[in-house]
Amino acid sequence: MSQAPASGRAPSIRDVARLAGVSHQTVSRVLNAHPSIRPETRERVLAVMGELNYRPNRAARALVTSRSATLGVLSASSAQYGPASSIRAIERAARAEGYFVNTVNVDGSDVGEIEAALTHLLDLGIEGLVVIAPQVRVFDALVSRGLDLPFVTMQSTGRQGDHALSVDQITGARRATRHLIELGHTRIQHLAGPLDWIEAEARIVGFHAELEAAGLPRVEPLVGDWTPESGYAAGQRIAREGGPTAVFSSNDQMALGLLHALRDAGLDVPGDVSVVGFDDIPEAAHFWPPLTTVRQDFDEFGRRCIGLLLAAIRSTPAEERALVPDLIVRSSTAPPRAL
Amino acid sequence: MSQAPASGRAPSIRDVARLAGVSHQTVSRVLNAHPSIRPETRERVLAVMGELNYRPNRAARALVTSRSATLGVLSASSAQYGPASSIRAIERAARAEGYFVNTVNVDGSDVGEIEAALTHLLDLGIEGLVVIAPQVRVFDALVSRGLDLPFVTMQSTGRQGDHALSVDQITGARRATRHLIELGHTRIQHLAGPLDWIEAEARIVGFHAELEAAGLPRVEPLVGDWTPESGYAAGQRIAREGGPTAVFSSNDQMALGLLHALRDAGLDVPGDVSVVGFDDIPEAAHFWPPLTTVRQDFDEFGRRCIGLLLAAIRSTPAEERALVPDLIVRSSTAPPRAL
DNA sequence: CCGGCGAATGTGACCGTTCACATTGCCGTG
DNA sequence: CACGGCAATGTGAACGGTCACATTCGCCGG
Repeated sequence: MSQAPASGRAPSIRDVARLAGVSHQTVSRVLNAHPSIRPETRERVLAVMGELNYRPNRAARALVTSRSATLGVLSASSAQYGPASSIRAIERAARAEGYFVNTVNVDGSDVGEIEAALTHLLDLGIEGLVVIAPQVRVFDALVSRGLDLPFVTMQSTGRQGDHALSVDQITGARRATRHLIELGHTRIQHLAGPLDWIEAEARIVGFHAELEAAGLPRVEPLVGDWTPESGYAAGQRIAREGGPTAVFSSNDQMALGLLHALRDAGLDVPGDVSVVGFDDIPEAAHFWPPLTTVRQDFDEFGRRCIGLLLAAIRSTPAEERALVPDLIVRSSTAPPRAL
Repeated sequence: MSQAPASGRAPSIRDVARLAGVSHQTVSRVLNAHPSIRPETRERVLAVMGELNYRPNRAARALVTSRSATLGVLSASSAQYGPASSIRAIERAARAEGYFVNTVNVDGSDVGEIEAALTHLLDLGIEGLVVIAPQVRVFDALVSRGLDLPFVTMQSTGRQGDHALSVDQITGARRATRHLIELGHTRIQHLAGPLDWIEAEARIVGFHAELEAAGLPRVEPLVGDWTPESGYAAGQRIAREGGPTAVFSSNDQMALGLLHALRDAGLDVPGDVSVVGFDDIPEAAHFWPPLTTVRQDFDEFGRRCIGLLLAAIRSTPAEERALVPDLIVRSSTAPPRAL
C-alpha cells in the first residue's frame, strides 16, 4: 500500500504532505501540535507518517530554530558511584522532558582539559549545562569564559546563589559529626576529600561548625583523594600517631580504606575507633563492620538538577529547597571505650 | 578592530567570507582543509574566524551531509563501576576522534524502555551504537528492529562474530576457577549474575569448562543480581546448607555480600571458605579479607569499543584480538582446611 | 602563439524544517 | 446583506552549511 517516495533518502515533511494531500506546513503543524488543525486532517497526516515510517530530521529543526534540545553534562571522575548515579538520573529526567544529554568526562585536575571539554560541549550547541563533581577550578573555568548559558552545579558553600542546586552538605556533615559527639566522643578527626572540591570544602565546614557548637576544639582535617588507598594511608597515620577515638570520612571509599588500615594495625572498629562515612554507596552496608554513613539521594539530586536547569532555560521560576542527606547508623560507630 | 556583523545572530560562514574578502565557499574549504587554498588566503580566513569567534554550526553541517558525528551508548545499570568506567573511556576515546557521545540509561529488564531508548537514539541520528551491559533481551531488541546501524557490543559467548568486541570472559572465569582448583578445592560453588546477562552466561560457561577440565563434577550455580544483598543471601544459604569450600562470584559486589554473610555465620574466609570475585573494583583490595579477583581493564575496553565502531562506520578493516582479564590474588583464597 | 590543464576561487542550488505572511471559507452581527 | 474576524490551510523565504558545477588565470607543450 505504501508508495515509496524518492527511494534514496529518508522521507521528509514534503513527502508526507504530498501523500496526505496537504501542504508541508500543515504537516509541520501536526508535528508541533498546532491547535488549528482539523482532527480529520491530523489523522490523515499521522497515518501517512506511520506508513512512511517518517521521523523528523533533528538537524533541520535545530538549524532553523537554533535550539538543539541537548543538554551538556561536564563530569569529573564519573566512575564513582555518586557522580555515576547522578548522571544516570539526570539523563533519565532530561529524556523524559524530551532533551538529549551529552556527557563529557574530564580529569578535573587539568585545566586545559576542562577548557577543551567545554569547547566540545559548546560546539555541540547545548542549551544548558550541568556541572557534576565540581571542583573549584571547574567552576572558575565556567565563570572566566563568561558564558551566558544556563547552568546548574551542585552548590553547598553558599558561593553564589544562582545556578546552585543545594544539597546541604554542611548539614549532612554536621549530622555525622553530631552523631559521634552524642556517642560521647571528644577526640574526633575528619578525613576530607581534595580541598579543591566544593563538596569536600562544605563537609569540612560542617564538621567544624558542629565541633564548635559542642564546644570542642577545632581540628584540622586529614586530606585524602576520595580513593580507598588514601583512606588506608590516613588510617595508618591515625593508628601510628593515635589521638582520635572517632573519624568522620568525607566519603565511603576512604572510610573503607580507613577500616582496613585500622584493622591491620590491630585496632577494633568501633571498639577503639568509630568511623562514619558519607554517600551510602551500595557496598557500605556490607563493609566490616557495616558502615554508619550519611545517605545522599543521588536520583533525586539528578531530577532536581534537570528541574532547575529547565526552569532556567525556559525562564520559569523554580522553587528550590535544599536536599538534606540522612544519617544511617550501622555498626561502625559506638561510644568511646573509656565511658 | 572587529566589525560586528548583524549583531543578533552568531557569525556565519558568509560573515567570515565578507570580512575576509572571499566567497563563502572558500571559507568552507578552509574549514574542511581543502588542499587547493593558497596559504595566504587560509591565514586571512582563519584570522577573521578568530576575530569573530566563529564556530561552525553543527546542525547546518549535519543537515547537508546527513552525518551527525554522534555515537550512541545504550547502557543498563550504569551506576556500577564496570559500566561507568567503560562509558567514561568510550566517551573520551570518541571525543578524541571528533565524535560526540550520547548515553541513554535504561532499566534493562523493561523491553518497552529499551525500545523507547533506541528510538530516542535513532531520533538523534547517531552514526553508531555501543551497547554496554548487554542483557540478552537488549541484543534481541536490536536484531528485531533490523537496524542497519553499525554497532558494537561486548561479546563473549560467540553468538555472532560481527559487532562483537571480545572480552574473554570465559577465560577470565576459567582462571578464577583454576586458581581455586590449584589450591586444592574440589567443592566449588559459583555465584552467577542474572542469567539474561551475556557476561553472566559467559562466566558460567568458563566455570563449567574449567570444572570439567579438572575432572570435577558439574555444579549448578547460585544466581544473584549483581548486588551485595544478593551475595549476602547466597552466603547465608551456603553457610546454612554447607557444601562448598570455595566460591567464585561473578562480580565483586556480590563477593562482598558473600564475605559479610559468611562472617556473620561464624565462618572464616579463607579458612573455611575461599572467595574469588570478578572485576577488581577499586574497593576490592580493601575488603575484609582483601579479595582475590579477576581484573578487567575497562579503559582499554572502552577504547577498543570505539576503535571497532569507527572501523565499522568507516568501513575500514579492524584487527581485533580478545581482551583477556587477569587474575589478581589477594588473601580471600587459601587451600582448603582439610589439606 | 594557441589550446589545454590544473590550481584557486566563485556561483547558485539544495538539505528538511520553521517562520512570517498570505489566502481561503464560514459564521455572526449590526 | 456586507463585512470583520477567526479557524484552517497554503506559499515562499529563511537557517548555515556543502555540493556540483562554473570561471578565472598562469603556465607549459606542440
